[in-house]
Formats: sequence, structure tokens, C-alpha cells
Amino acid sequence: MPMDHQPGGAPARVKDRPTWLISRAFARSSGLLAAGFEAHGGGLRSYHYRLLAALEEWGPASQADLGRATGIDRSDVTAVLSELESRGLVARSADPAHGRRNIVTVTAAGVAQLLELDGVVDGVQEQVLDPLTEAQRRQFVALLAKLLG
Amino acid sequence: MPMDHQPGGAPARVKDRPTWLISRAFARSSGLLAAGFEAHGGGLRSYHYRLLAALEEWGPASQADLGRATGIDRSDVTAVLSELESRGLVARSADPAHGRRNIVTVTAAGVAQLLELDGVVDGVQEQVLDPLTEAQRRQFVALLAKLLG
DNA sequence: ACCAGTTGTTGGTCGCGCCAACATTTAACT
DNA sequence: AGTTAAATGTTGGCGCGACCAACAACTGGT
Repeated sequence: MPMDHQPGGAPARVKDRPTWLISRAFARSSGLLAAGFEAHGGGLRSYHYRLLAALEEWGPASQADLGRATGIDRSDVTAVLSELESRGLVARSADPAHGRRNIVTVTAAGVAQLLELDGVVDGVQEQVLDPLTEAQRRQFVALLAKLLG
Repeated sequence: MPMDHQPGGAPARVKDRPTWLISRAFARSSGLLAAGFEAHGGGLRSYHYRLLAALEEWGPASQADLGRATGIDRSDVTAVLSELESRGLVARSADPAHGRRNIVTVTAAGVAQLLELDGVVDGVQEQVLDPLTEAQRRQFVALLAKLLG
């Protein structure tokens, strides 16, 4: 390796490609998010946040519905819900009308935790977008939205 | 779950946040990349591409240097290099001046594979940016670059 | 009554990123 | 020169997000 290619860099055919930039942006974004959750999120992760948010927004739901509404796989919903339940943030109760189905509810503590996580997530948005001006932030978000159809 | 919230969606407090959009953009981007590599990339993945690119660009190097130049962990470099070696795309030889160090070289077949992967990667850029106009693509890339400092 | 579909659960895979430990070897310092 | 520090390649492991397959229990449609 003749010269010093500042550590963490990438080959020329890689470093300017949109897919690479997107993956770096994601690394930055998810890194900051993970740091925020670890520092002020009670050790929860993004799956927990998504499920709490879904429950608070749409009210009690079955696990299958939660999975469909959030795009999280049924099996992962099961696991994450068990963690939330053991923390008292969520409650599972049997659906009287359907033998197998559970009805999942957010507890008051769960709502409180969600609100706290909201603050963490808001702070991370600030950090992520910090290098951009207000106008650029709006442009960036608009372009992302269009990219995602 | 009273109403149908189109599957794969996300709660309101999630779906418009920049971190979420970035993660969706990454999911799309890396999904297309994975599909491209699987279809026309000989079963290689992005680590293989990054290492081949680094070798082609900077010439023979030690594994540690490759790791530093690409941002890939030493241990992962070892594993991926072994796969590339077993495919004949790369060659490891002992450094005469240093007992422990290896000198890694791209073979002709490795360069050929790299060029093929270049085509795949180029095609994926097209797919990823497809929803944007030319001007928007330039804006988007510029904003990503600024975001990443 | 039967079959098809749903639900919750278990257990597994994959990619990317990262870390710890270890033997081996080289370089730096006293 | 001798001791210590650092570098190198390798093994084995972890975490997260995202999937998939299979299964028993249960429901609904025909």
C-alpha cells in the first residue's frame, strides 16, 4: 500500500456511487440512533420503538396485525413483544372471540417510555441532519420521499 | 386493528423521519444490490467487490492495509480473501521482508470478475435512482456528500 | 365434516459490522 | 542486547435487522 488512504475510506469506483453514499448515510444514521437508544432509551432498540408507536397510534391489536402494520416479521414481533411485556410496557391478553389470538395493549408505562423515546429520536434527527441547512434538509427529505415512491 | 394500514407501512411518528427514510432508502439500495450480485455476480457480495476494487486500484497490499483502506475489519478481510482465493480471483503470497505479513494480489480472473461486477453495480445505480430526474440525482448525491462531511 | 387459512411460537439463516484473544513476528526504547 | 510495545493473520464470537420454514392450535368457508 504505497500511500496513506485515510482509514475508513473506499476505492474510487466505490466511494462516489449513490448506493455507497446511501449505505454510509445509513451507517451514520443507525449508529447515532443506536447510541441514542443505548444512552437514553433503556436498552430498547428500533423494533421496540416501532411496536410501541404502532400500539399507541392504532390501539390494541393482535400480534399478526402488528406485524403487518409495521412490516416486522411475526416471529420478531413475538420476541420483541416478550421483552416489552417483561418490562411492563405492554400487556398480552387472550382474545375472547378467538382462541389463539392475543390482544396486545400498551401500558401507561409503555406510553411514557414511548414519549421518552420520541425525544431521543427527535434529537437524533437533529444530529443526522446537522451538516445541512434548513432548506437542504427539506430538499433532502423530499428527494428521499420521491426515491421511495 | 380497526382499519387497514397498508402492509409494510410504519406508524406516523416513524414514517416521515429522516432516519426512517434513510433506512428505507438503504433497504431498497442494498436489496437491489444483493439481487444484482446474486443474479450476475457469481454469488459474491459487497465485501468481495470492495476488496477486489481496492486491490485493482492500489495494487498488491497486505491484509491489514486492505482492511484500513476499505474500512473492513481484519477478521472479515481474512474470511472474504479466503473465498476470493478459493475462486482464483486473488493470490496470497508471503512477504519476503516480513515473516507474518501476506502480500495479496488480484489475478487476471479477479480483474475480469471486477469488471463484470462494475457493470452490475452501474446497473443498480440506475435502478436506485430511477425515480429521480437527472438534476434531482445530482442534487441528491450532493446532499448525501454534504451530509457525510 | 373437511379443507384452507390464520395465529403465535420456536428455531434457524444471512449480511454487515464489530470486538476479544491468541501466536507469531517486527520495531522501538532503554 | 534485552525487554517491551506494536503489528499481523486467524479463530471465534456477538448484535442488529431482516427473513424463512415448520408446527400445533384454532377459525372460517364450503
